[in-house]
Amino acid sequence: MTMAKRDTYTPDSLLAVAVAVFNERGYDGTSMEHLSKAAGISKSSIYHHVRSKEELLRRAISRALDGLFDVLEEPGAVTGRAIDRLEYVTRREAEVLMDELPYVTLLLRVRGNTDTERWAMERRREFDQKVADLLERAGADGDLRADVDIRLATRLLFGMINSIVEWYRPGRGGAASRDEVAEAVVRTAFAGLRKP
Amino acid sequence: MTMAKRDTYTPDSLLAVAVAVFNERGYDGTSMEHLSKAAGISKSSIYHHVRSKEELLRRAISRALDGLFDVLEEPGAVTGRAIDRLEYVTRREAEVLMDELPYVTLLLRVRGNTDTERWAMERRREFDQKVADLLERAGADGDLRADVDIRLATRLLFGMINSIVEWYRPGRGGAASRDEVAEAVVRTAFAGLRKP
DNA sequence: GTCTATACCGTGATAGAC
DNA sequence: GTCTATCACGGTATAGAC
Repeated sequence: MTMAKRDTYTPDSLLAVAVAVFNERGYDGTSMEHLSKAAGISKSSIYHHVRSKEELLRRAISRALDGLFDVLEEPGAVTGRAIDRLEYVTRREAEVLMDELPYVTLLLRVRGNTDTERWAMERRREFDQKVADLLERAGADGDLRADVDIRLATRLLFGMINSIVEWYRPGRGGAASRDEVAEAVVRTAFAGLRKP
Repeated sequence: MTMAKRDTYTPDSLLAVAVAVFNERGYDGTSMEHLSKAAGISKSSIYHHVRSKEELLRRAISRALDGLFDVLEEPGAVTGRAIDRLEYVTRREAEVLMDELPYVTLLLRVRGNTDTERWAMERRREFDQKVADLLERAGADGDLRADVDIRLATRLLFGMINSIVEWYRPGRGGAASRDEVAEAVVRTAFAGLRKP
């Protein structure tokens, strides 16, 4: 904390600082005073860049959601067998999560106390449903193991992907790289899903 | 909210109400006013049962940790091949998580803002380490797939188990039961871990 | 673009009557 | 065991000078 990030702030560079603090202390556990200390400017100066604390949350969450939804439009996600599209989406979602780590982390921790948070949860549900549909089709194609429960499998798959935010830290020497993590997720998940 | 849970409270019955609210709004997002409404008694009456808001958190977290650690002492966790002990622990942890759902949920969401929260995180790390050791031994025994990275696998395994708190709701008709969920977790995880 | 000063309200917690 | 009344503090946000 109390890092001097000199030069004047843009809304985006201030957002980056804010999101880091939100993730460390939790959104509700972060006061404007905390943000002011971390950004190296006064509380009231923050209000020159954003209208409210909640606006910071909204901007961060939007960025995360955009990244996740964009994957569903990529060629690998819209053509081919459902099971292959599912594997593509799984890998890409893991990658986006790591590329936009702080923003997605914040999104995943939202609880629903404000309108912004409820909107975020609603969009997340939409997203999850689209992936669940893919899994459903893979099942209809006969490409899933017989003993797989679709709803349960969807949840465990997301559980594995989303848990990455709890421990992945970019560029940490000795630990797994972005691509290794994505590969491990895909391999582990599809060992339990794909018909041998 | 605003449920009348008449009869006088014991510390434990009050805790149950508080934990439910903490999980819905987040600990920092919950005020004593929220708790008072949910419990149907005044703010000051709550202080007759507990010394502080943080004490409620500590009690809840302790209960969760006790449940999780106790599994590691059970016969199935201390005798046999490491890979089998790991499978036993995985299933039992999933079960304990579902049996003590609200308490474990709260534990998993702690961020580290207070002494209580940092203590909880420390104990969680201890716990994770013990399971990681089991995975390590299973690897040394040659019971894991060759392409499994131990550290990564540990994290994905916990990610899957812990994600249960995000969606499992006991006794919800039509959805998977406690035992079905535990079985699915074990099956899915070990398909990616155990040497075929 | 940043500051100091401040308005105003909700917070966790206590005092003391019943 | 529960209540009303109250405290001291920190919360978000604004006003207006530089």
